Amino acid sequence: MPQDRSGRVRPATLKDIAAALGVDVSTVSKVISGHGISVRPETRAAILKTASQLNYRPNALARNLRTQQTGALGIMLPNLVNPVYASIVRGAVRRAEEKGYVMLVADVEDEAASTSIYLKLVAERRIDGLVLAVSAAPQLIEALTAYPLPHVFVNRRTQIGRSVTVDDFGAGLLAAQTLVRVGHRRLAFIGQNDELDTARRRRAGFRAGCDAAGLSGFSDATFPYSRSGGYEAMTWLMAQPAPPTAVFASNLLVGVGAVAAANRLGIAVPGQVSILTMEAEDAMYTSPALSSIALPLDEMGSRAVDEVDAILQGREPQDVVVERAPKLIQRDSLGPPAA
Amino acid sequence: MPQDRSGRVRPATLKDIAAALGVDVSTVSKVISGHGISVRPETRAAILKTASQLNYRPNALARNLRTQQTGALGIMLPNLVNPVYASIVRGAVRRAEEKGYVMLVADVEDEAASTSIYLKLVAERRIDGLVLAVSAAPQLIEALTAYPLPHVFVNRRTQIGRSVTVDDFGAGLLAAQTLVRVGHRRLAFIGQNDELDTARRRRAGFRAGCDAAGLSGFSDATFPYSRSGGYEAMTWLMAQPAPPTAVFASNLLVGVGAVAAANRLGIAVPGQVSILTMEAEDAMYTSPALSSIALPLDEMGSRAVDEVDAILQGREPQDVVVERAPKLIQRDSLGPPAA
DNA sequence: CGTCTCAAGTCAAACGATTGATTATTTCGA
DNA sequence: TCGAAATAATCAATCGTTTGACTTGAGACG
Repeated sequence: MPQDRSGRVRPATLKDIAAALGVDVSTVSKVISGHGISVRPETRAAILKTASQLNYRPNALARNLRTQQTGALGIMLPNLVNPVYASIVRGAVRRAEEKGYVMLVADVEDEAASTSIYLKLVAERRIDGLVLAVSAAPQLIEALTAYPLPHVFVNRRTQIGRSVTVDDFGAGLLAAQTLVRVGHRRLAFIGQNDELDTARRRRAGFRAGCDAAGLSGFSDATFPYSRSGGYEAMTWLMAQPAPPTAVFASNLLVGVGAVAAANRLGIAVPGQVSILTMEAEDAMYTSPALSSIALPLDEMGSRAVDEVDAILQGREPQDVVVERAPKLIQRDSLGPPAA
Repeated sequence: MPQDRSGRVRPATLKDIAAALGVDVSTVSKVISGHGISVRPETRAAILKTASQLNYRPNALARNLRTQQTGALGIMLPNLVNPVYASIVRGAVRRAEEKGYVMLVADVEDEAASTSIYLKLVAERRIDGLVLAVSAAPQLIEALTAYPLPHVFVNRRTQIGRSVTVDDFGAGLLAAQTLVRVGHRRLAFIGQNDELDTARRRRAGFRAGCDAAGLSGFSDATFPYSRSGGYEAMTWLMAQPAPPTAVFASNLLVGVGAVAAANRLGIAVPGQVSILTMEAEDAMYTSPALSSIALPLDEMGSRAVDEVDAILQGREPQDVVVERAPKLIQRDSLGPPAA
């Protein structure tokens, strides 16, 4: 094993292999990278053998400098502790690994931070491409334009032409269909306002489902995607003259707040009102455990990496909607309406 | 702004600055890095001005190759979706950012993967140091010894001399003290077996608290750290001849399972039995919301980065226990024993 | 006035891999 | 058997920064 001046072991370099065999480093390089020239089989074999004996791995630093690529991708997101983002990141990290990239994660405080971190990553040439799970702030868009880098947005369809999303419309549709199938006719939707594109699409899907079932409409409770938003929404809904018999809370936190409100109000779930929410692996922790619609979040992350990789290979960016359909996860909060 | 052959803007290099001023690149380098030589104030000023005009940022690739450092740290963990790890990673990522490092995240499938990913990162010289939030498998230890890299283990004290942990003993102690303070005398502990060092320390703390309060003992339910483990543990405990009036579930999942079991068995919480668990931001989602002991997980992550950084500065590795004490978060599952 | 020192730079060799251009050797057809 | 073409390899520049060694000129000192 090669050693440095002080006698410590040092990873092997092309030079070590070349020296061991008396050939030129460029020959070794060409054999190992597979590019370039023709080489006698026995020379090739000898090089590969020595390389594996010396446990050779290309020095990414040197290769990166020469090729002007890093073999690294980045992902930027607002909050790792939010299970939605954790799932996306996990999918992305795993896929990046499979493709031989390393993944650099930036958990950014706010929009200003997202721009400055972006600029730093680009200026220092740290990454070849980027997955953005943050909102498309004007500043950031400007930076992306001024200092372009292959990128896609994930879970946001505001940027045209380069976003990876899941079928939010389908999730809303499935929610309505599910509630109707179980026998409900007086439905409610809880979700944030339409400025949030995921909320907009879920609401549209829900509406389509209601229309298709011949319902005249549904109670639309527009509240922020937070636990307290859900709590207030549920309280408001159940105080209506003709309260719904089933509620679709189009976000996990909202669903959790809604159950809490029902429990507090002494309203039986699902006896008196059914609640359906979105999945995030934690929905099972409420009492009663929440039935929910699962979105393929990890796949959204891995598809985002696929897209960035494709762009790096020269393909044009495109909008992608992950094929895997939203899926109903039946737990305890959903049942038929009271007779 | 500098352009490349095809006319696209290209980030400025030292050469661009040097050319603009008619000085040598080495002078520019020395001014910008602050190392080395003496420079006339006006030369220095001119260089800095031009650098900022051209929006110069050192090319990390080139710098890394020359200095044999990457300015990158890594963190390896088993599962990002687990909120405990998400918190640790978040703390680590944020602190790394503050210190000017970029952070590379590897979410590894299993122990074999952890070793091979480690070897890859080291061989390719991708990172300067590493935070390990995975178990210290013998294979991995071997790799760490054969190809050393500054590193610390986090949340695991199996490796002597280089681990960052929180005060698990204190958490157990606080749990016992809290339950006793509220008036309980028949206590129970649910936790995984002592092979898991965090479980061992929490149990020891709990025992110390019971001893200090003059209790003759407590029911020790050894079950795996999972929702079903908690469910079974609670079921078993409440079937005892003299069931406890208060239970410390020393892990969030176990706590969630325990509440679910109590609800299923028709046992009132906290009326008939109090439940205290560990915090992970999700404890509030159960019904009743779980009172819990919060550990400074994000700080554990950021301290880990501090430690790796210190080792890189030449300081010897050391064991660190994060100073911030475990904290009681009072919600609804804890109350006085029934009269 | 000669030499020594210091300030203010420049020079040039790295770091390790890649790659187009070039050279040396072999093969082969006519 | 000669020259062309194919094969097998080497040469040398390059990526952008860092850094120890070296140069130049001016001022200080005895």
